[in-house]
Amino acid sequence: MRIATWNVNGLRARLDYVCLWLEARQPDVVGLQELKLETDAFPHERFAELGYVAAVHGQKSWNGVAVLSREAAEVQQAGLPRQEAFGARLLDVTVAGLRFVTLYCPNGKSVDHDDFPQKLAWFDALAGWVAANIKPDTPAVLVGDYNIAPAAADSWLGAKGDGELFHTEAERARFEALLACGFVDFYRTHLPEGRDFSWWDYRGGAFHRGHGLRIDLMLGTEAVARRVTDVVIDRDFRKKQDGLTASDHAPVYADLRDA
DNA sequence: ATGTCTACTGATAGTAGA
Repeated sequence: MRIATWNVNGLRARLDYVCLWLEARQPDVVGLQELKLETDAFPHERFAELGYVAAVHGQKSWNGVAVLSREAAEVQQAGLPRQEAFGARLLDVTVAGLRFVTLYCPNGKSVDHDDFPQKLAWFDALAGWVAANIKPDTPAVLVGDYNIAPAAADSWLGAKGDGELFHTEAERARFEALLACGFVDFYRTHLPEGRDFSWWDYRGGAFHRGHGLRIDLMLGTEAVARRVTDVVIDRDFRKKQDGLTASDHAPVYADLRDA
């Protein structure tokens, strides 16, 4: 079984591109982020043609998350409780024998912006919610755009990035707190020395210069982690395809052997 | 260190957000 996460940066603008990727990689369950459309505007028909059904938590203009799957998922929770004002950023479903949570974590804008402490508070709320709702001895994954580079190796800046947005001790402490709820980072566990990134700014030729971050992550409990046979950051799908513009994030997927 | 992309607007170019 192949599970994936992808911040698509606007599903209306990305629909043809997303379909190209689904046909190429044939994932079974996909967490999508940054739909930038309302729940009612989700293009279910187009995904149905490819054999997918979707659970959707959208909103106008910004944010928005969804889960695509082969068999219908059962929604457990849409929206992080008490953090709804920060946008549609969490969708929790059960599907394919997994608790599958897709997350679009706040960006924070800059370390001195009002959004930054709110970002930290959002992560505190997330860790509290995970601890209360997901038992660490069950098969569960938390996938999405975390907007945190967990360690120096996850940034093109390396340790020189320490203290910048995505690289602060405060953000990394929140990430560690999430792991402490009973999760591991599939990519880092599978590739301890890996230096792949998942996001590159559209500006300044960042992709071609290698100026990226690994902020799109798949976390899972041990019950899932021990099934992981491969983890891929699908860098080719950060490039233009058939003249179609890519998201600024690459898709990330993991292959699991049968339970 | 900023050369892009997306979505919105009493829209039809300009702004905000990432």
